[in-house]
Amino acid sequence: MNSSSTRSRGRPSRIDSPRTLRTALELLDEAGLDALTMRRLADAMEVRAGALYRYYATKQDLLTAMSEQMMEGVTEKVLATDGAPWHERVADFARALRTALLNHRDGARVFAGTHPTGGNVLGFSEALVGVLLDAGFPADDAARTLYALSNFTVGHTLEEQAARSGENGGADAAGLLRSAVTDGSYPHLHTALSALASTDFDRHFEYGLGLLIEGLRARRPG
Amino acid sequence: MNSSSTRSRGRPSRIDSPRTLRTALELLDEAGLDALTMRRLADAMEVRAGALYRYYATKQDLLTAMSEQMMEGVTEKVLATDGAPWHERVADFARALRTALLNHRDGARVFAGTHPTGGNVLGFSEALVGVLLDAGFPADDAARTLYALSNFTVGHTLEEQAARSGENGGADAAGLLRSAVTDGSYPHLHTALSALASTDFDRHFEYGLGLLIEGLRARRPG
DNA sequence: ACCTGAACACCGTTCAAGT
DNA sequence: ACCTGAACACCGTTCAAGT
Repeated sequence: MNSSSTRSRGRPSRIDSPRTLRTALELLDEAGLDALTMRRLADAMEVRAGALYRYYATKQDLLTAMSEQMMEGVTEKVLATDGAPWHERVADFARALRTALLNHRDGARVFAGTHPTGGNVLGFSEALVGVLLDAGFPADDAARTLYALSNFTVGHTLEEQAARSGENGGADAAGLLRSAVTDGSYPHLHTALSALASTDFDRHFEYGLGLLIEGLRARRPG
Repeated sequence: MNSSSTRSRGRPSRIDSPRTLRTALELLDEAGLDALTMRRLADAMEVRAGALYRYYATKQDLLTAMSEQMMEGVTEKVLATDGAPWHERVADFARALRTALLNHRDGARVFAGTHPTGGNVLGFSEALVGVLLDAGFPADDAARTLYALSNFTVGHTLEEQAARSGENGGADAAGLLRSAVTDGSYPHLHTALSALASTDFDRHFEYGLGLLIEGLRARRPG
């Protein structure tokens, strides 16, 4: 049962799936998703690109494993917030998902491009659905609430990370919006410009999350 | 002012930006985003790939124009639904955005990967913010509502189109979920399985949209 | 003015051959 | 058993040269 029994004797492999996964996440943080190629990852591990395919059959499999890894420990962290009312706990699941995605450069893009079905992601869903069932929601509503919260959070964080990575230089999204709006063609957008161009993504996220939570409170049976 | 004055005399160009855009959207629908390469697009237009760069400086510019084009007519369509209460009109904006993205294969992926700032997208935002301002919401709330609705809708449709494109064959997301959940490790997910594995995306979308709208009604001043 | 031909600097993936 | 070397079939983008 010791760890050395998992590999037969012979030349020790220079790469294995945990180290590949770790190095891939490091390269993601340093260089971003577009620069995360099998060749560059192989370079970082001092190996040829073909060798990576012994541990991950495709790049997509590696990205899926990265998504799963990004969610490690997330459920435990949010379950530690015990005793709070159900709606605060539900909100904390969404906040914890966002934080996990923000923890890695292009984290939301990696996550949105995969369909992880490992223990970290399923455990997260299990715990959130559990809180909703305990709060008295029907099973169908609990399932759909999981999807609504996840889709909002991933969609928001996708936008947030795209805005953050493009904000170096002058022609960021807020700047483009400003110049497009100040010519008078969009009076309503002009009125709302300060919030539209705001990069306080915490507030944007909390506003949308607040709407979903209030909707849940209004819909809860009993 | 006639249309021929926009080009000086000489050999008529075989390609131009409207035809490039139209052909790109056709190729997207036929083959999907991964198969939409500058070379394949050039083949479809019977031209070499390099020639495309006279009309779109980068592939990203072309994808942005495609996003903008996907939103053509959307605002007009939803504004035709006049007289309805503000919350129904707001919901219709989200529904119209989803429909526009669903109208093209991988539409949500194209849209999520760009930041269009043309008249179709800005006009959509302008009209939605206008309805919210008319309903009495403060400008900041109107802006953040636009973002919450857009991010939810794009996030949802990203998932929906990923599920629909992967559902041919056996190992779709619902099947993977079923097999992962039926071993007893996830009792809550087991309870909610029928809705979790459902591919009735209209209902999933309407549920999440309903939460956001109910949240808005609860928050509206006055 | 508009497009071709050809190149540059890459990709993901496969697989016989080496050690 | 594990990795290399080399190839296959591609990418986005640039640009001198042709017409």
